Amino acid sequence: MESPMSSKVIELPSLEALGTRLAAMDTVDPASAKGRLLQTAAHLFHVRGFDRTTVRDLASAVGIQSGSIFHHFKNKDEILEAVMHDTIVFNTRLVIDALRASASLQDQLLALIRCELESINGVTGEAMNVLVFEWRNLPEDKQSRILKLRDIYESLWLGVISEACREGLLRGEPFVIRRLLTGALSWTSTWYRKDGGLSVAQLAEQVLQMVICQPVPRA
Amino acid sequence: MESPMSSKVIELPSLEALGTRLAAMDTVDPASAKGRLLQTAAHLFHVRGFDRTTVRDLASAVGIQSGSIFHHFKNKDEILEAVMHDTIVFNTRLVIDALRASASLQDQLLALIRCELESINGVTGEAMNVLVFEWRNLPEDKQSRILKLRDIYESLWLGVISEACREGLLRGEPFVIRRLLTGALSWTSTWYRKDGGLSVAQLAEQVLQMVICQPVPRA
DNA sequence: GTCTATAGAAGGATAGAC
DNA sequence: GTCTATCCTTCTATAGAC
Repeated sequence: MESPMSSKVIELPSLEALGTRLAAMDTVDPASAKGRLLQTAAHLFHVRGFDRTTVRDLASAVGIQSGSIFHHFKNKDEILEAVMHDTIVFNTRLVIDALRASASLQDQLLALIRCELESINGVTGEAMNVLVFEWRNLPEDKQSRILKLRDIYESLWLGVISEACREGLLRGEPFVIRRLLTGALSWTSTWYRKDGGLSVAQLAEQVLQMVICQPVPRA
Repeated sequence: MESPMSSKVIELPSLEALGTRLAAMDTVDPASAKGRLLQTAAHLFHVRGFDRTTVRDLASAVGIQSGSIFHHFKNKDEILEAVMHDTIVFNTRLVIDALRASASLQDQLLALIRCELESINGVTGEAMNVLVFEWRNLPEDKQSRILKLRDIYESLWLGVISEACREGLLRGEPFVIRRLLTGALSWTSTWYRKDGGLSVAQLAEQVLQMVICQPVPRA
């Protein structure tokens, strides 16, 4: 039951260094023609799925002809890659900022949960869902590029969870806890609605309360 | 934060009546030509996705020609529907049996978690993953038929969770708890491996321990 | 940066023989 | 229950004009 990794101490990476690294990555300007194309693509890939969205669908949704798409992207796969890349960079930046602003370990944990819920159910929700649920449609060589970014994001989660386990705030194997949470949080896109009487912050609190051992009462 | 439904008492349906109802539903004989077709379809739909699996792929995987598929199914969608239908019926039967064999409320909760993990990671794993992750590829009229079966399955979960909330074993809104668990458990198919040193029963215990309030020590 | 026109490939489904 | 042959549609991607 005990993973061989559980004895190794996992450290939270330097937030300053990561912040600098993420700031240096470039993403498509959302106001440009290419940027509007990406937002529309994220929307269509989310509601219909990547396979069932044709370049004709995408073109007509932004008001151009299908051939014009290929001025911006070499092929359809590249559109998917760009959606995923820009989304993960954007949300990793948010997480780094939120962790920097958190005073305690429990606050960091809550910040991670809240950020992930926000990324999945907020303005980047459609793109995040594409990242999670259309993963297998990305060709392998393009997967590896995105995986490097995902590793950075995951290292933040694992750093905080591991420390929380050492402090007795969480119980169990950090990798297992993270994966259970990944599933629970990403699945919220299928049922959670912001106008349903439960705010993202409240939902985040409920998730935190469900998993921590000795909940510290909050103001 | 409080849902208007939380005041209504949700009861666990009669297991005897449901058992009889489920026994009456007919499913395809796995040993028949059609049954082998369904198993192969579940496999291919799982690894490649429904859209990227062609009827030619499926035909050659079972060793027949593509035209022969349409002797068994009117169209490709019907294959997907049959995979989903038979899987949910099969697993609902297992859950009913497991609940009947559980002595305490905590045992029932553990049984539900273990059954769902088993259905997702055991012999019906590929078909269950198709049910969860290829849902949107099922045409709407066919969705409603499967949804009726899913409602039965979900009523078992909600009955037990609601009672557990009343007893103080779980904390929070039953619908929210169920949905968080749905995500956490279905996501295990992306990372859990039976040969990784953690059995399904152990994983189920870890999930239970993570969510219950006053864990009762177990033999 | 967008248009028109179209090449070229692949997929779902049918018909009738065996 | 499976085969062969094939129709028809849909889709990605290219080429070259504006």
